[in-house]
Amino acid sequence: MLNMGSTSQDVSAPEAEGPGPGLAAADRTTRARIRDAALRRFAASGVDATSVRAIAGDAGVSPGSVIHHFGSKDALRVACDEHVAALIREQKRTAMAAGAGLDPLAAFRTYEEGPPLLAYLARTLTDGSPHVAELIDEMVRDAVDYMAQGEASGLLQPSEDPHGRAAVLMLWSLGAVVLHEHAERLLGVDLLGDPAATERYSLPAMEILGRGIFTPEADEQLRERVTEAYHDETGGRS
Amino acid sequence: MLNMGSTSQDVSAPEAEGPGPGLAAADRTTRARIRDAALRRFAASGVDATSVRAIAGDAGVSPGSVIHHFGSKDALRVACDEHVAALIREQKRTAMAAGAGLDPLAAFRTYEEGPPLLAYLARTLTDGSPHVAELIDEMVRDAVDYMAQGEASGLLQPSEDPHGRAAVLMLWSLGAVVLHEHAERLLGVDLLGDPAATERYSLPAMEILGRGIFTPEADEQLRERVTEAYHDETGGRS
DNA sequence: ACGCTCGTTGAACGCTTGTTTAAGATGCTG
DNA sequence: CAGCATCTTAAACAAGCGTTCAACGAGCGT
Repeated sequence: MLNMGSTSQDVSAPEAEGPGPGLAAADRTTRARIRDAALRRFAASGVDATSVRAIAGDAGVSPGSVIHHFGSKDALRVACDEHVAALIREQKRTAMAAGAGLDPLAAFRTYEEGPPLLAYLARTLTDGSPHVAELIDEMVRDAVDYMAQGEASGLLQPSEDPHGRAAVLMLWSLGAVVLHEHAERLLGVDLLGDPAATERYSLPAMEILGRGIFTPEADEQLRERVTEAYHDETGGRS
Repeated sequence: MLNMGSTSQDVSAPEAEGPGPGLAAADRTTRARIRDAALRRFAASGVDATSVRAIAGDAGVSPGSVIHHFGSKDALRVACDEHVAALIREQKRTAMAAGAGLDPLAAFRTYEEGPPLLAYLARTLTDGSPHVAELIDEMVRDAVDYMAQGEASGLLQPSEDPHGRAAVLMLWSLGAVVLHEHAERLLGVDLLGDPAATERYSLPAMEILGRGIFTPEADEQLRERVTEAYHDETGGRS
């Protein structure tokens, strides 16, 4: 393991700026190798079930070296969170510059510069990382803006609650990714993998998002009943 | 701790058949108390992060007693899976007998005989329990049947892929529950709690499921483009 | 060549984990 | 009462955990 630069311990990130993606091969900085190994292990088995020794083994270093570079396992986890968040933000920026997608789902389809990224997100969405939460909030804000544009251009219907609609769609999309194991069993689709091979998921999803599932008459009845139930304070169903 | 029955170690379950719910208070069989304590701990902190000693402490017994009753921590986890699955099946049966709901979401709204049940489900949906997987499959099958009835009665639109539609709706509903933490932050709604106080989630959801999000013209264009892209084998977008 | 810093390591520490074990309590049965 | 089965516990066990530490080697400015 040679020292391949002037300073290889730099907390700020001058490393993920090359043309290639941030999750390359086996060389790179020791620190980056450890982080990438941790990313994959965390994504595959969860943070608690992953030992520092396993990460060190994958990265080809000693357990002490992992601690030396990140201070603690928890700090390593935070570094992974920040790195994934930064990578996704970058990806989102380039995807946005390349041209708009079709729906909020399309935004996620571009998140596959490698399965580990989505897999890590699917894991950490459920164990409460502040950085991931901030990232989700940001994505919802962007979705609101983006859907307002779609509404203005006649692509999307207007909504009584634009923020609520964007948030629910985001929850559904992310939720499906988190439950990718069940999606694979139920639909035979790998939501973490190739976005071109997800039609068994995206076709039903687009059918629902296209016309809804209720008949227009049932929708109207439902809407009346719900609004009156929520506005009537004396008693919904007890 | 007195012995409060003839036999208090019975693997088959003659305990969850009373009129009251299965998650009662502090007395009951020692075995049941341990299982319920484990259920709450597992739901709150995850299985890996929960120690046998913590469960024993909550149940008011020694760690050895936990192992004596269940054999191992993993077997205790399986027992929790089976118990939750049985409880949800029972709840589903009674809800189905009481009268049909409005949509697949409504089926979940009835799953709150106490937050721990849904919380446990939200946890274990992501760490691959075979029993939970079987339960989900079963719920999707029921949803297909139920939605076929809705379709026949003019409530729901027909679908090109009834199983796919039901599965996607199930993934979305369960996914939102799994991401309840983000739902709370984004929408101010507790999806694990009182089903009467979830309008900030269910109103946007019903708006989407009612009319969809795309305008009819955009939907038609989208449908054409997608089907031709998937049917054209020479090359989707490269 | 010196001193200095830094990356790296293997060994060890303290702690928690799940589980085992031997012993004691309790109630039922003969 | 004796015998038995069951429940329960405190104590101990081995294993694995995250982390610390002292030592070593390499690069580098002076």
